[in-house]
Amino acid sequence: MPKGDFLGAFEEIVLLALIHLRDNAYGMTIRREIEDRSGRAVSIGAVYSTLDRLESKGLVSSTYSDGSEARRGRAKRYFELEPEGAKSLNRSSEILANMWRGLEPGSDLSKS
Amino acid sequence: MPKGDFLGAFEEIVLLALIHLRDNAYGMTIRREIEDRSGRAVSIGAVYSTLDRLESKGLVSSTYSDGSEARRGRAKRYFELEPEGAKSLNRSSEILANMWRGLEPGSDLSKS
DNA sequence: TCCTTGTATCTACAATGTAGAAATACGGAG
DNA sequence: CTCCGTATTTCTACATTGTAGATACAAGGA
Repeated sequence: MPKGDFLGAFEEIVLLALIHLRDNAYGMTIRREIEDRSGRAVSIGAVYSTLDRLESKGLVSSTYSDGSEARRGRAKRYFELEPEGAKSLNRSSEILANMWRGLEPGSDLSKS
Repeated sequence: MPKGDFLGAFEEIVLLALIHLRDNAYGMTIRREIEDRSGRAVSIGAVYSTLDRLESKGLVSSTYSDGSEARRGRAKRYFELEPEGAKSLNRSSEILANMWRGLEPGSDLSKS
């Protein structure tokens, strides 16, 4: 039995946000996407440190925008989901699906 | 916007295991339930420390078996999901469902 | 008494999550 | 040219969660 893989809850959320944002995923938009979909406040620091960790594990990659883009402020760092990231996401969702099997998400769980 | 709630990935898994096990949930059975459903090795220490944390947050409760039960070894500590735990579970699953909305779990995520 | 089996507790550490302040970079106002 | 505002990333420090395994406890049987 494999041990010690699977994503943290927030890591999974961040990866999913990347997919929705496609090629417009950078710090601030990622933060907003998560806040919009989760209804939960998220600090910018939380987003970046999670992304950094994910990158160091090879699940996402990042590239800086070149100067050709009309912009204010620093160069944006765009993030992209790597194939390994998609795999992790699938593994996690399968595990969770197995744990939920037979239960109805959203219904009364207290005596199922 | 609320901040700082929601369950860790493993916490969620443990809570779900409790529900499946109903009134037979104690350390060893919980461990096995998770291993069976996740296909992943889990240490007994991981299980207990998570349960302890969950109990201190009021999401689960535990009671020791009385001596009337024919048994070997220590008294079992049975765990039960508290209403607060069910709430947390529902919140977490809703957030995740929102993050997945529009994507197909299990399919190719790389360019969705 | 000592061994085996089933169980829980403890300890120490690694990984993840969180917040906010500081730094960087550009454009525009004066 | 300097200063200010805005958009963005980076840094730092700390809190919470995740993990492993050793140790303690309890009962029954050899």
